[in-house]
Amino acid sequence: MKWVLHVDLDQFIAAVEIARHPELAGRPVVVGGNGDPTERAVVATASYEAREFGVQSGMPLRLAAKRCPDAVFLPSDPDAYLEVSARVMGVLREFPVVVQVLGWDEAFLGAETDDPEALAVALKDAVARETGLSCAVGIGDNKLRAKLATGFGKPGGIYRLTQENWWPVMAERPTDALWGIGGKTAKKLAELGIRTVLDLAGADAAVLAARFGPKTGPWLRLLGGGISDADVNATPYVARSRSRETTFQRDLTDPAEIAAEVSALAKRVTQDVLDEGRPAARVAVKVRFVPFLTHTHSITLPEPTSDAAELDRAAREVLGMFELTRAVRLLGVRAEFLREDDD
DNA sequence: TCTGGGGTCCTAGGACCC
DNA sequence: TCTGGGGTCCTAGGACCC
Repeated sequence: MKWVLHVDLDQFIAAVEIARHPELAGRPVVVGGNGDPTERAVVATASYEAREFGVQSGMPLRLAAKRCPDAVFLPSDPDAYLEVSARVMGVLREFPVVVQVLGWDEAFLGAETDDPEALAVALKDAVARETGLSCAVGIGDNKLRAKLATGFGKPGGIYRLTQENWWPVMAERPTDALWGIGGKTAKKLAELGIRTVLDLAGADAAVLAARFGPKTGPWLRLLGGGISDADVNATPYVARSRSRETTFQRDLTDPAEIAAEVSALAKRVTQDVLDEGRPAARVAVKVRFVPFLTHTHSITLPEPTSDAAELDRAAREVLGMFELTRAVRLLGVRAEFLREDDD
C-alpha cells in the first residue's frame, strides 16, 4: 500500500544547540537573533523547558526574557542548522522512499509498505543513531493527514491519521487546527458560523467561494474533509524569488542612509541571483515604517538581468516610489525570477 | 515589554487588447 | 448614441508556513 509519512524533528534548532553544548540539556534554551534578548528580534526555537514558561516561536526575545529570565539565550546559526538538516535528509534518503524536503526540520516521504508504523520506527531509530536527534513521524493517506498526524505524535512519537479516523479525531476541532488555516481565516470562517472542521466540510461551496475567492473557497472545503494530494516528489526546488531584509535596531530617517541600505541589500540579492544562475525579471522593495506599517512597491524590469548595477538602479528606482515621511524600521529587497511556464 | 527573515500562493482591480 | 465579453499583464496586499 502507498503511504505518506511526515518526519518532523523535535525542537530542531534548540536540539542542535544542545547537541553541541551538552551542558545545556534540561535547561530552558531560547535561540534567536544575535542571542541578545534586549535587541529587536524574535524567538526562532525554544526548548521544551523554555516552552513551559510560555516562550514560543515568533515571540519577541524581550518578552521571552521576561517570561523566562533564567533561559539561556543563544544566537541563531543558520549554517550549522543547514548542515545538520542535510545529514538528516541524507539518512532519510537511505530508505526506499521518495523524500520531499519541506524545510530545515521536516520532510514528506512517499512509501510503498504494508507496515508504515514499522517503517516509522526504523526511520526514527536511524535518525537518532546517525544524528543524535529525535523526531516525530506522522502517517497518512495524503500529505495533509500525515502532516497533522505528526502534531499528535510530538514529541518523539508516531501517529496515524487517515480517512478511517479523520472524523473521530478531527470533526470537533477548531478550523485553525488544519494546516493552511491561521487565525485570520478562522475568524472569517467563524463570522460565517463555521467553527469546527466538521462545519467546514459541510459548508456551502458557493458561500466559501464568494467570501474567499474561486480557488481558496473550494480548497478550504476540501481541507475540512481531510482531502489533499498525496503526491510526494523529490524534484529539486526551483526558487521563484530571492530576498534580503533587515530590521534596524535604530529607526532610520535620513533618506541618504535609507538609500544606502537599499543598495547594500540589492548587492546581497544580486549575489543570490548570480548563485541562482537565472536572471531577475522583477524587483520589489519593502519598507516597514514606524510603528509597524508595511508597504511594498515593485517593477518589472525592461529585461531580465543579473547585473549588479542594473539591479541596484532598479531597487533605488522602486525606493523612489515611496513617500518617506515617517521613520523606517525595516528595509527589504526582493528579486523575482520568471516562472518556468512563463516562456 | 511590542512584533525576524525567507519564502509561497492567491485575490482583486485597473490597464490594455481584440 | 455609450456599450459586450474575454483574456493577459501588472501591481499591491493578504494570509500562511517554517
